Amino acid sequence: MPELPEVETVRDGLARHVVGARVVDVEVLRDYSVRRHEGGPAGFRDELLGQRLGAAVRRGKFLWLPLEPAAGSVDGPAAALLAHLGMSGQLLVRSGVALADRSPHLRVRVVLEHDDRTAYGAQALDFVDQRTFGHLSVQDLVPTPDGAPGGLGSDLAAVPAPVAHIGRDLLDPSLRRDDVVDAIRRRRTGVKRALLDQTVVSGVGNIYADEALWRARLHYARATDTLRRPEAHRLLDAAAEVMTEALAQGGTSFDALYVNVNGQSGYFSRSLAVYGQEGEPCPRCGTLVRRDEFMNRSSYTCPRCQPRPRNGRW
DNA sequence: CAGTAGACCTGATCGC
DNA sequence: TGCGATCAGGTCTACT
Repeated sequence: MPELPEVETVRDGLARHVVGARVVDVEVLRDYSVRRHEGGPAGFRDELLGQRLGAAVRRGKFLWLPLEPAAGSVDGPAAALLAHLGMSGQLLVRSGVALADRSPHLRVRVVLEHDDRTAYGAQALDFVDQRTFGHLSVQDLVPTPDGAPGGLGSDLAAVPAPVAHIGRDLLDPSLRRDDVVDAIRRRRTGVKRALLDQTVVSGVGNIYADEALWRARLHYARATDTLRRPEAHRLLDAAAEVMTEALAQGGTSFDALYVNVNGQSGYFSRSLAVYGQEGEPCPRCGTLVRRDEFMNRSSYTCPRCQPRPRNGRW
């Protein structure tokens, strides 16, 4: 569910509210939500207890908090608390009376304490996830191949191991757009598939893929190996632009399922041109937006601005 | 190797 | 009211 702008909104909230805090308790209410942690729920808890959260970092839709071991503890390799929100995950920061709020879909609660207890008091980082496609785990950090920072929010040239295969995203200053253009044009598939492939470029999901394609006037089934360089650049520019605009509005949410760390929804859904707009007029030409089944999900296009390519193989 | 369908979950909504 | 089918913003794995 959450794509880059939504995850970045959450990262920013974590950077403001929980960075610097120390883990004093961990409650795993649903084992499946920590399935990616090697040592299971008990190991997950053990590895977090006493650790300090050092930063809030994001690459694409992956989010992590590097751990600073407590003074005097025996430290292994550098590690981080890794989160992926999947389709319905939320990270909510609760403190004071709100600590009593327990969502029915609360899967993991990480209880935190700040050094300056007079200012913060007890605090919890709640992982709430209806569909449970999201997950939390503690992961070793591995070096990035290019030596550049692993993601937005840190200058560490390292990423959690499960993020090593994820490409940089369009808000990453170290991303080289020319390389992404080449990678897209080298593939033999439809352009939307390439845009959604997180190893090519990360952070783009179904909403922003459709919005970017509409802005770039490209059909989702356009074969990548027929794309001209300027067309591919136009697409990446459009994707970066639409995600930046969405971020400025706190992200896209259709309901209370996607919220920031304070439980508030973003407003970008009002600005969507085609996604979810079947039967509504295209904001550019007035032609009615159509919905197609594609990759077992939906794709929305303006049939006039984005005509299906005649030689499209999909 | 690259590309693609299916699996993994829960809940809301719609038509009968 | 109940039941089944369908839909939802993602990613990993196991095929071809």
